[in-house]
Amino acid sequence: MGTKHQGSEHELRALNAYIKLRRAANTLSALEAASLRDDGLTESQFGALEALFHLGPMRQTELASKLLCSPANLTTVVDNLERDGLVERRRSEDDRRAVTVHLTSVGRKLIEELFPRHAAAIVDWFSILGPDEQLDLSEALGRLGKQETTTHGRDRGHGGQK
Amino acid sequence: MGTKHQGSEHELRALNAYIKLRRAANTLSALEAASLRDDGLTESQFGALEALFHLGPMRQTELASKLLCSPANLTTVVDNLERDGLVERRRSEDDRRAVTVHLTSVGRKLIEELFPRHAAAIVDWFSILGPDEQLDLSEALGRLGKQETTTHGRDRGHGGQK
DNA sequence: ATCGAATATTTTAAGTTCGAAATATTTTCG
DNA sequence: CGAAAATATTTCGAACTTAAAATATTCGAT
Repeated sequence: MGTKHQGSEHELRALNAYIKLRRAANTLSALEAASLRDDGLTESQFGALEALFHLGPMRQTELASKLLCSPANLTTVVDNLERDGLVERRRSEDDRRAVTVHLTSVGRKLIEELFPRHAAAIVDWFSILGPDEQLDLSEALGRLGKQETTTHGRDRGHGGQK
Repeated sequence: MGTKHQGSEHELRALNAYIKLRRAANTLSALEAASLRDDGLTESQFGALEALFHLGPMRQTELASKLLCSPANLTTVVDNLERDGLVERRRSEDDRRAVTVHLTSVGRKLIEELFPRHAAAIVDWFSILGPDEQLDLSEALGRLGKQETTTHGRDRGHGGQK
């Protein structure tokens, strides 16, 4: 370790924050996936149902962009939700290229039941941090997340997009 | 709790932090994946090469636990790395159930070249936060990430595990 | 010594994800 | 109008992921 300095203090600080960020996100994701598995949903499926529930019926393109996933991917997710009778595709009347995705009554009932449980789990998970810590965290993560994503970006982000 | 309160202040604070966390992690992941794609690697492959580079040859089980992925999954990742000539499997002499994964010289050269670029990108990405903000972030995320993961957990976490 | 439990890895089946190419349908504009 | 560009979705090929079952090997307790 003569002089090379594989990690300056400056560098280690960022790399450490990076790892913590990835691990926290993965832990959260694993917890969610496990909880949803019992209900027969994947994270993506839950995210789609939740968006439709809170924002109403929308086109696949629109839904894909809310969920930060590719349109190709959303086709699969909607395929599976439709197969399970939770959503319904309706050809758009004004633009027949497009398809609008609607919750079925079964789908609505399911997400109505699941969402509060999900929210409660998140609140619980974050309760290890105090209110001010949560705010500071949001602020910092918000600035980080806002940086340009040249590419597409993927996300299963749910939660109240107020 | 008072009455219905779909979103108490308390609840919104946590849900907001949750979304920010997911988005930040996804943005980061997308940036990385895009950069690695140009080099013909996936995030998982990069993570495996990096662990082998910094920690030396190891068993698949060990590697899987470093990368927080399932052993079954690691089989696939190593299959592909081996096919591309970046790693080599060697049957363990002391325990012939096990396999030790080694970097080939090609693999070593590749990760030697890629890692500094990757680290620099991370440092750059985090430079939107000041040193103290980075430390606070790490601290908070560390506490969050430490909470029990009953299930397996998945991660592509790379980055200098010093 | 040997039988059964534990461990390391692989296989299998199902599902998510992406990018790129293909299809269908507007929309634009010459 | 009609061809070209843009848009919405789907299809295709490849990689990753997991859980569960299958193999191979070692370890442990009788």
